[in-house]
Amino acid sequence: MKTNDLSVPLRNIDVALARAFVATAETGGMTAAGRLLNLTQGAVSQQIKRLEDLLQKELFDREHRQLTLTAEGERLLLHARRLIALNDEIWGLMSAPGFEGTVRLGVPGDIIRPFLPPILRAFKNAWPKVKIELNCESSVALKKALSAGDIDLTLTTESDTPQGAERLLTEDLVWLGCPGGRIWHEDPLPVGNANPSCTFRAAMLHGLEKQGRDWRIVGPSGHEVMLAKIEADLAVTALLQSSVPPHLEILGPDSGLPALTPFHVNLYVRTSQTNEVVQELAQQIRDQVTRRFAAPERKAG
Amino acid sequence: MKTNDLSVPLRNIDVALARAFVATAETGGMTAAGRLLNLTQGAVSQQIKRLEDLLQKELFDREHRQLTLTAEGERLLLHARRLIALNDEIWGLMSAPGFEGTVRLGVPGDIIRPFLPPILRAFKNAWPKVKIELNCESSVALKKALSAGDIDLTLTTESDTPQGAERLLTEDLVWLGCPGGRIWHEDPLPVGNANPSCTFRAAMLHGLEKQGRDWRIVGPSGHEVMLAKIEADLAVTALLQSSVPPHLEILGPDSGLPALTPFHVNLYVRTSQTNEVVQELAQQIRDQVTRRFAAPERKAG
DNA sequence: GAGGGTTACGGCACCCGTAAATATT
DNA sequence: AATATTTACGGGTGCCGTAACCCTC
Repeated sequence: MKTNDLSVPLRNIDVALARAFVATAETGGMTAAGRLLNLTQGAVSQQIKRLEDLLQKELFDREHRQLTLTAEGERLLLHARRLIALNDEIWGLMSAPGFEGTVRLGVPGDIIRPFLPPILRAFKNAWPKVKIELNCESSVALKKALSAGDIDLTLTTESDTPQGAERLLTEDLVWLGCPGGRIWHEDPLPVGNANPSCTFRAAMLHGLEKQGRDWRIVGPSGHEVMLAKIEADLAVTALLQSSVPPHLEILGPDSGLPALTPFHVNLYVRTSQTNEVVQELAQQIRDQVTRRFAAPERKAG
Repeated sequence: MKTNDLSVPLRNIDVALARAFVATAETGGMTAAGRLLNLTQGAVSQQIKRLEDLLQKELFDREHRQLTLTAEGERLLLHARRLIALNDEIWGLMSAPGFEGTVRLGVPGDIIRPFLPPILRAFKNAWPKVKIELNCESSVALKKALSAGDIDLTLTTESDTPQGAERLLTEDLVWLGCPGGRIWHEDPLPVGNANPSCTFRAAMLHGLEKQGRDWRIVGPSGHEVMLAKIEADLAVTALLQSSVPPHLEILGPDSGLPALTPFHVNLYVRTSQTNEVVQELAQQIRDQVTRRFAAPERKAG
């Protein structure tokens, strides 16, 4: 049984075909393209034809004697170059010797989970000779460390995305409590807070004050300790939606707690003296964070 | 004559192979992968093998009965997904009906050349039904227009890259005169200036004042008029290196003119209500600007 | 022995080069 | 005539499914 053209009609663009196409478009002729690619001009002609009826689109206008790109052709040209570039980049990565060295990464403690473990695991497996130093502090401290040159790149949680930052994700800050707990009815509200410079602290207290609600700080303590206190119904706190541990509960508006402003997960990469390993890790963080938490779920063709 | 493996050994990654590989890695087995891809598990096995000796790297450890990614395999996995995603994105673009609508683009007059004409030409050809409105003002005015919602995206020339901007390019600001001219020895220096709010104006005057040199403004007038005055040896001015017209001359340090700070070409895209056409144009500007003026040439090793 | 991977085999389709046909200047 | 693309043909290779073989649990 041939499973040729099922519901999904094999939508794969052959990079060789893309090369022939780009070469033809750039040189303006198939003969010249063939010369570039070490192919007969007849072969190039066939490749273009194959590409055309793969996409079911005319790519060139063959009027007169001049090959002119059609609209679809121009459209493809603009993107085919990227495909080829990516192909070559991957090829380069795969044939180069593995990176070595050290990358110093900063992450605020409250978003290590669930973002980082899978990323770091994969990166570690992919580049076993690269040592990753993980610095875990508050967002402000991390930004200082970055500009001081103590780390190479860092994630932060901030209410904006300042100059030099790259926004990866925007998420709601949500109140967090113990399932079945009652502590959030207490007045003053016991607010667990890992760190005085925690970025979320200001947001929480600002919300509470605007509401006229009394509060008291529980802590400061480490992130894990704070989570334990919440689990024990000794306090509430706020976290990004996706970093809420499964055994804790998100407190909606009916809990009487004030709405909180959304926060951003930003990425900073050191601009000077940055090497390929740093760029590679940054790329992975970008990819994986957006893949896992932005994209709903991609059907696998 | 077969030109099989010449100096360039056909470094094309078959997207179908990449699909098989990713599916295998994600499902943890070739049987399950085959089920996803509508392939025999034998076929999947062959595809993995083909990919392995295409890259000349083992991708899986076949110990025990479990397939585990090798370092190279993990490395490939991280990037193969991007390749597939790009392939599918292109396929989507090519099979979708062409975009329609209007894009309002802002550009400071002094960098229209040589950046924009080829980009706009290509974009116009690729999406003939899209109307491009080109707004040509100073960088500050353009930023205002963007936040007022009067334009959808804009290029600027600035000495920094503020929040919300994306830096495409950094280039030296250079003094510009007429070949064989003598006007730059005149005191006070006649400085051609297209527009009082021109971003370069401050840089030029600041440089001159630091040097203690006297100056007078010639203009303001339109960009073309100013270039004509320079060509007539009536004034000098400063432009980004790559927008210097071929018939004018760059004045080096031996001209006695002060050094100037480098400038950035930044891109701003409206964040709200932005549609696919705007994103597509932004993507093209990014690609083409960096392609033509930044990347020297990538060694394909 | 059941489940999963590898390998051999047969057939079909793909894809190149050669070369003839076609078209444009 | 000359240059450039298309097309027909032949041969080699690629790649699938089938199925046998192998290994581990």
